[in-house]
Amino acid sequence: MRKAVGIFKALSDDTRLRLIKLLESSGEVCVCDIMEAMSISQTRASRNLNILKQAGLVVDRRDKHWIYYSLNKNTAEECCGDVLKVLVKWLETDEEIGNDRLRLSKITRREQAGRAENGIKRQGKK
Amino acid sequence: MRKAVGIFKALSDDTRLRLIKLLESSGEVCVCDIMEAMSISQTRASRNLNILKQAGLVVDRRDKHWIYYSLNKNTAEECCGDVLKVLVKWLETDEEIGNDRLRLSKITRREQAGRAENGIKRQGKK
DNA sequence: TTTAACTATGCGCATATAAGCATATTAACA
DNA sequence: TGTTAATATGCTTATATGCGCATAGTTAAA
Repeated sequence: MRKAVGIFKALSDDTRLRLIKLLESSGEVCVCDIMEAMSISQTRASRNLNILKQAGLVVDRRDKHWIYYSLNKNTAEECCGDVLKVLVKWLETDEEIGNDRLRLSKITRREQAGRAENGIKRQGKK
Repeated sequence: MRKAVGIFKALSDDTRLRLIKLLESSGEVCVCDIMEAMSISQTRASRNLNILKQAGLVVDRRDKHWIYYSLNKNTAEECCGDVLKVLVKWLETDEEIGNDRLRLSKITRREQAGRAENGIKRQGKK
């Protein structure tokens, strides 16, 4: 029961539902792209991602400077899979979440085109 | 999304998960029997049942003195049904919840046998 | 080795939540 | 009509949560 409560707590916040849905639709995303796509602060992104991680809903992986987060697809965590399915279904048509995804895709395209040329200060991922 | 957050908030408390599971396994139950089965205060039972009701997860019905609560089986509320299924599956083997159910069945049997004869002060349901 | 980019975290504040006590409300019965 | 049982609710206190600011840790590049 304690675990069930923990998972529901993790999901009872709209920032975190947006995070889940963004990861569900876009696969692996690093924190800085998440911040930009969702227009949230670095603290807010990092803290909420960590809460989802503690609940077992997402996993992270470091690659150089970046920490990439993604949904936990580990089927051993059966209960997480169950609730994620429900959640994804509920949020299929949510407008705000659609906007997050759209912004993320723009960021991704820009990164592929190369950051330096666009005058973006932070490092490109090469 | 707001609704999804509300449902998860409603479920992110162990008292309320116990309530849900008790109602799921035992059908309609009045507040006083819930209090006794779960050994919780009247305030705590009433407040948490109301939170579940606001989220659309349970419904209530008055009969004389008593308010009977039960799970909301209204299939129009599709999302509630989805998450309740998940929850019930998770909590199938929870020990504390098993105890609640057991105590409730004892109470029910005693009520059927008649309260007055057993020296129980509160009214029997006849 | 210094610097810069990315991410995490300690601290503090504002707000939200849980639950007890006392009391209000509702329904039935004497 | 007054009383009692069942339930809901206003007020209060303790605890939890969300998040900003500042800073620390980590990695790579200069």
